Amino acid sequence: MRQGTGLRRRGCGERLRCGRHLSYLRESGVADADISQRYPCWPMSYDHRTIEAKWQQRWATERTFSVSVDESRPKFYNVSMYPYPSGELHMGHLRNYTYVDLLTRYRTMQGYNVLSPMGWDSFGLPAENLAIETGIHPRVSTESQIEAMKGQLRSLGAVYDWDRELASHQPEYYRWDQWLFLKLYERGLAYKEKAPVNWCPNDQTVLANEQVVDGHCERCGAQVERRELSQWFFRITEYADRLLDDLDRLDEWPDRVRTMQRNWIGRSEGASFTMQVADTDLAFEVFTTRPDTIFGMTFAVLAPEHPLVEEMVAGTEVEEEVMGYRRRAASMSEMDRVAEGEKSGVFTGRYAFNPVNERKVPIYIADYVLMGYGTGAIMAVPGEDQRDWDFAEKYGVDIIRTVQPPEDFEGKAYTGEGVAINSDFLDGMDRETAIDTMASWLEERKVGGPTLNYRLRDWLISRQRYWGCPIPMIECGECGLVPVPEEELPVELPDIDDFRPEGQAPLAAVESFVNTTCPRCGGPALRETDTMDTFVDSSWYYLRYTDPNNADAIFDRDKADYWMPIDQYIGGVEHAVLHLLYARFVTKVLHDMGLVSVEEPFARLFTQGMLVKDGAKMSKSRGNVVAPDPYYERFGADAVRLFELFMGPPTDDAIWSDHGVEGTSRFLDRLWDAVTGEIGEIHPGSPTDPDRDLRAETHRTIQKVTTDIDRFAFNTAVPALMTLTNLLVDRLREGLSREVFDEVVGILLHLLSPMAPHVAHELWEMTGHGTMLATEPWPAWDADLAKRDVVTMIIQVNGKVRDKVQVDADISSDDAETIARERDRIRDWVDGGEVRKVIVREPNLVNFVVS
RNA sequence: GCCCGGAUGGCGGAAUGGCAGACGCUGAGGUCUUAAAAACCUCUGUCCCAAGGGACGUGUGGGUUCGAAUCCCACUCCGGGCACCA
Repeated sequence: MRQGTGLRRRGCGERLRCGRHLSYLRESGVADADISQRYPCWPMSYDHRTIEAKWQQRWATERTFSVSVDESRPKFYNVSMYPYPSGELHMGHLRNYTYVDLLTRYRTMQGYNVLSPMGWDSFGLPAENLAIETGIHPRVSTESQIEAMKGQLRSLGAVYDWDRELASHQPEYYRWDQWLFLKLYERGLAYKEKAPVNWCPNDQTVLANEQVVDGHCERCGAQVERRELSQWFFRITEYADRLLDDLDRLDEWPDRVRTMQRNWIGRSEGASFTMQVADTDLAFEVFTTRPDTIFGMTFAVLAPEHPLVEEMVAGTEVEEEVMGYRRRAASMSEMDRVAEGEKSGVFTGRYAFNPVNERKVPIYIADYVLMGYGTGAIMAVPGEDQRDWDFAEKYGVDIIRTVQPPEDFEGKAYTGEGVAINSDFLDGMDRETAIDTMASWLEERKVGGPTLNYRLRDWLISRQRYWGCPIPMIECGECGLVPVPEEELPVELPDIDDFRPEGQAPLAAVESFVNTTCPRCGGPALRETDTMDTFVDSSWYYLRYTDPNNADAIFDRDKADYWMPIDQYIGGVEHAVLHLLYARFVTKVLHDMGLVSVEEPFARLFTQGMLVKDGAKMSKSRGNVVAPDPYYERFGADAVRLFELFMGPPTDDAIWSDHGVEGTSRFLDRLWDAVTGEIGEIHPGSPTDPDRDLRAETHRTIQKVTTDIDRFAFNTAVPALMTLTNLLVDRLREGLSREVFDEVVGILLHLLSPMAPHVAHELWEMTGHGTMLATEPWPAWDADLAKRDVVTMIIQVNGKVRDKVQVDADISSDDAETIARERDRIRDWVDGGEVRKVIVREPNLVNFVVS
C-alpha cells in the first residue's frame, strides 16, 4: 500500500525482499543478480501479468490479426526478416519486433488489411553444431527453440497471423526449395562446376563469397582456405544487370543499402580484346576499363591460376620458377596476398602482341591479378595505373604516359582526365572519346570490343552439412546428372546419429540415402549429398506466407499478387547484401517463370540500428545480452515496448538502459491512475478555457503521433503521449469536465494502442467500451481544434531574443511590428541606435536590425 | 586509399533556417511518513549578478544570412561499407 497521495500501488513495500519477485527469479531460473538487486520490488498501479495474459489470449482466440485476401480493403504486407530460431530473444531483437507490431496495429486501425506473418529460418549450423556437441538431434533442439521464441514474442504482445507460420526444416516447406532448385536447373540457372571455393576448416563446409569477410568465415571467424571442389551454383550473374538497374526503382530503400548492393554487383564498363602469344598459337583475352590507354601497354599480366600459364611455360627454362610461384600464390589466401604490400610476379619468358601496334610486350604472372575478375589477364599500363606502375618500377619495365597529366602533377601513375598522347590515332582526344574510338576500332578488326564486367560472382549454394535442404539431384554412371522427378519431392533429410562432417557432407555416409536408382535409366545411382545454403530457404519465404499450406504449388499466383510486394520490410543492415540480393534474384526468376507479377519483393525497406550495451553490440557471443523475461515480469511488456520505441531514432544504434524502462513504466502508471480516476477530479460541468486548451492539445497530439509514426519517428511519438498525459494530470488536479475527459482519454488510448497495447485495451474496456480497441478506427484530428488561437511571438534585436509576447495567431504584419516596437524591453535595446531594417515573420517573430 | 553516415547538458535524445536542450533518465532540495520505499512539488548547460537581468554555449576554424545545431567550404575525431576489381 502506498501512502501520501491516497493512490494504491500493487508493490509490496519491502525494500530488500519481495517474496513474489524473488520466487519468480528462483522459479524461472533467471540469473540476473543485477536487476533483482535493483528492483527488489517495483510497485505498479496495475496488475500487468493478468491484463497481459488476458489480452494476449483474446487476440489469439478472436483471431484478431488473422487475415485473408480481401479486395475491399487496401492491403498492407508487413514482414520482419525471417529469424533464425536461436531460442533466446534479447532486447535488440525486441526492438525490431516492437516496430513491426506497432505497424501491424497502426495500419489495422487505419483500415488496412494487414498481413503480418512469422516463421523460422530453421536450418543452419548452430543447431547442427549443438548436435555434434550434445548428440541432440537438430530437429529436437530447433523445435524447442521455436516454441521458446514464440513464447517470448507472445509475451511482448506481438501479434501475428500464426495460421501462416512456416519453418524451413519442415519437409512441407523445403519440398519447394527443391522444386525451386529444379526449376532453376531447367532454366540453366543452376549448374555444377569444379571451381576454387572458400572452405571453412572449422565449419567443414564451403562458403559463398558473400560469407567471407576479410578472409574469415562470417559465422565462426576461422581463416578461410581455398579448395578446388565441384559445387552447385545459381547463375545470379545472369541477372546482374537487372539487379543493378532495378535498384533505381527502389526509392523507398535506404540509399546506403542500395549503394552497398551497387558496389557488390560492381558493374564496370570497358573493353576486352585478344592478345596473341608470340611463337605459339596461344592467345588470351584481357579486360580493361581504359582502352584509351592501350598504346601505353608495356607488359601483360596473367593471374597465377590462369589456365594458359602451364602451357606457356611447359618445357622452358622458367617452367619450374613459374609453377613454383603459382603454387605459393595458390596456398595463400587473398587476404595474405594483399597484405604482402609489395607487388610480386615472375616473367614467363613469353611475349604477346599489342593488337594496336603489334608491339611485343613481356608476359608476367603476378598475384595482383585475380583469376576471379574479368578474364584473369590484364594489359598493364603503368603510366595510368598505380598498380602497374609499382610493378613496372620493381621489375624494370618501361613506362609510357598516354594521357597528358597537368603541369603541376607530381604523382606516379596519372589516373585523372586529360588528352591522349603517344597514342597514334587517339592523340588529342579526351578520355571518353578515346575510349569509344578504341572500342570501335577493336570491334572493327574483330579482336575485341566494348564489354561489361561484374564483380558479382555466381552464388555458390552447396554446403557439406547435414542440417539443410538436400539438393534434389542424382548422379548416374550412365546418364550423368539427373534431376529428381518433381513428383518424388521432397527428398527427405534422413535421420542420423553422427553429425560430424569430415570433409564431405554427413549425408554421404548414409548409405540408404545415397544409393538410389536413376530416374532415367533405372540403373544404380547416387544422390547428391550436399545441402543448400540456408539463404536459399530465406529467399522466397515471404511468397510462401501468402499461401502457406498449398500442397500442390509453391504458392497461388492470385494470392501472391494480392499481397505482394511487401509494403514494409524490417531487419538488420547486416543483410544489406546477402539476403536482400538473393531474395531479389529469386523473385525475378519466379517472375520470369510467370509465377508472380512483381519483380521486386520489398517495396519499402527499413534497417534498424543495433542495440548497444557496455560499448558493444548486444549479442550472445559478446555475453552482453539483456533477456526480456525479467523485465516483462517487473515492468510488464508495455513498459518494455515503450522504452524500445523511446530510446532513440530507430535507424540509429541505441544504448540499453534499465532506468529508461523505469521511466516508461512510471508513465504508464501515471496514465493508469489518471484514467481510472485515481488522480484529481472529474466534474459534470461544461468545459472551462483550460479544458478546451487540453482538448486542442489532444488534437495536436493526434497529428503529431500520426505523422511521427508515418516517418518512423517513434522516439518522438512516445514523448508526445507523455506530454499529453502530463497535461491531463495537471487538468485533473484542478478539476476537469467529464465531456473533455472522455474525449481526451479515448483519443489517448487509441494513440497508445499500437505502442502499449495491453494497458490501452484494458483501460478502454474499463472506461466502459465493449469494442476491441485493436480494430477501432485510428483517430483523425480536427484541424480547427488543433489550430492555435494565440501564439508566442519572439522579438529579436540583431538576431538575439530580447522579449516574448502572446499574440493572436492571425495577427497582421503591421500589428506584429507595432506591438514589438512598443515593448519596454525592446525600447531599451533599440534606443540610441538607428533601426535599419525590420524583419517580420508574423505571428512568430519580429527582428529589429539596429546599428 | 575511396564512398557513406555521425558529433547537441551529467546520460539517452528533441529541435531541418526563427525561443537550443522537448520528453525521459540521473542528481540536489522539499512535502507526506516514527522511518524508509513509493508518490508528489521545486531546481538541475556554463559563467557573472543582491536582484531585475546579462554573457557564453550544439566537435574545430571560416563563410552565407536580419537570423545557423540546421545551408556552404576546410579540418579533427568516431562509426559503417568497399578495396591490387584492371
